[in-house]
Amino acid sequence: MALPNIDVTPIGSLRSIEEGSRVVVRGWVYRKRVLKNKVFLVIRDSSGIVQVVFSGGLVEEASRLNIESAIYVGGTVKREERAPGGVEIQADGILWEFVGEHFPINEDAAEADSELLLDLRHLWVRSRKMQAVLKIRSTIFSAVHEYFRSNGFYEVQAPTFISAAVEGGSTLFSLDYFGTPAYLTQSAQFYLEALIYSLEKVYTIAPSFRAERSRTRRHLTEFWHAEMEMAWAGLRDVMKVGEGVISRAVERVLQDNLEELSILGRKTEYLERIRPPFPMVSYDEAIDILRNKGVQLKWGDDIGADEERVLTLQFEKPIHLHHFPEAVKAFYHKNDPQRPETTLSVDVLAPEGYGEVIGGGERIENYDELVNKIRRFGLEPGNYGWYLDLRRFGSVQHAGFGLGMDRLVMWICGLDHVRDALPFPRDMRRIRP
RNA sequence: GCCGCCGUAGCUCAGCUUGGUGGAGCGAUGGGCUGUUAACCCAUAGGUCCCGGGUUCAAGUCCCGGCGGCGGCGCCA
Repeated sequence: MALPNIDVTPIGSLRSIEEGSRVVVRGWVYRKRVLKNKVFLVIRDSSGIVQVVFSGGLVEEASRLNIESAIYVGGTVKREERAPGGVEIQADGILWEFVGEHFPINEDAAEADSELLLDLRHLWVRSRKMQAVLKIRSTIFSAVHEYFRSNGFYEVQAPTFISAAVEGGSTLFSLDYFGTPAYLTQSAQFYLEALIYSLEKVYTIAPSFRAERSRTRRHLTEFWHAEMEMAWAGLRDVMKVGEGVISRAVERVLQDNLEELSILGRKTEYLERIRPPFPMVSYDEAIDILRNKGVQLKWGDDIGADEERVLTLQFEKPIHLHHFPEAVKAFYHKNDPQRPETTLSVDVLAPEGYGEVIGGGERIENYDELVNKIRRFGLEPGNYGWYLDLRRFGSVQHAGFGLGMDRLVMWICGLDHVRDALPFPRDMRRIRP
């Protein structure tokens, strides 16, 4: 049946509409309460929810509408203390309807954070919780683009099919590319390094793929990666852009999504203090802090998830953890000339135990230094042909980072698991829906 | 790769320690209810207790094996 050709009022704007006005709203049945002579349907659209009261001759038709049925309904706006949100609609007619089958997700399942919600993700995205996360995610993506573009970065695109690894080779998804082996990209970094010699400051937001058999709340096999690279730049510049982009995202969410944060139960005071500058903590200092907290660590050990948690709980803001030892960072990180056993590297760790959201630093711009380090890491320089080539033609000091967009959303929303930060997560054991 | 945990109604789970005729809430169906807020009240239907083997007079419960799932670590964003 064709949709009614009529103006509709977004539910979210009803609060500002004069009492007594006649409106038509459309949406899906979110709650249903049937009494003898009245039916209360709470209708949901993308902008909010409103209670619609059906009485008299409309009771029978309204009571046939199951949860998640779709409806156009006309009625009169009324201020009503007893209604959720303080406004309701006294229905005078159902203009259009689609009576759905019984919706398979009930309150029990929704409370439980169950596997069912992942199996039925195509339906669960309708929930108020997912709706709130997706709105905040949209704000965050917008803010990240906005930050880069307003700071002189060009947006670029790198290929998804690639022929070689950025780092090792074990975490690549392989595929058959017309008879030759190929892989899905795990980072656009090398391509961005090439592009800085054209555009100087570049960024991209794109999926990266990691075939890691990870079973943690922070890992996906397909994740949205915001990466940037800058010519003529060093470690301090990476930190500045990192804290800038994160702060902008938080600021925009606080500006645009207070209602969504409240739906998620996310307290804003954790977010309100997120402003530059972020504390800088060197690897050496981190080891000291952790030892004072009773964590047994020796210099050179990597700082794992448990250590990150202890460390970040000491701070209210994200921290720049910098100068990691050579062995715990990938080969392309530049060693600090002042202290060659360390690298000009930085991770940004989100507070409240959330941990790493950014990894980056200064890259090696010298050809021989890069070849030597590739060999020192037991890798084959021949596999890095065009990447090494970049060091032969006007090579300059440069630096960049990768930001896990899904992790950023997870932290800002206060979620328990990164897979709830995007609509259709991919992990080791899940490729549908 | 390593370490834990779980599998019982459509869904979420209790029952297992100490073996003795399968339970609750939600959902569904039917009925009731003068304004509900995850409405409420009454009733009804709904089961291969993951699979296979073993112990036992008797196994959802104990033992062995298998399958499936979950969480954490490592790895990273």
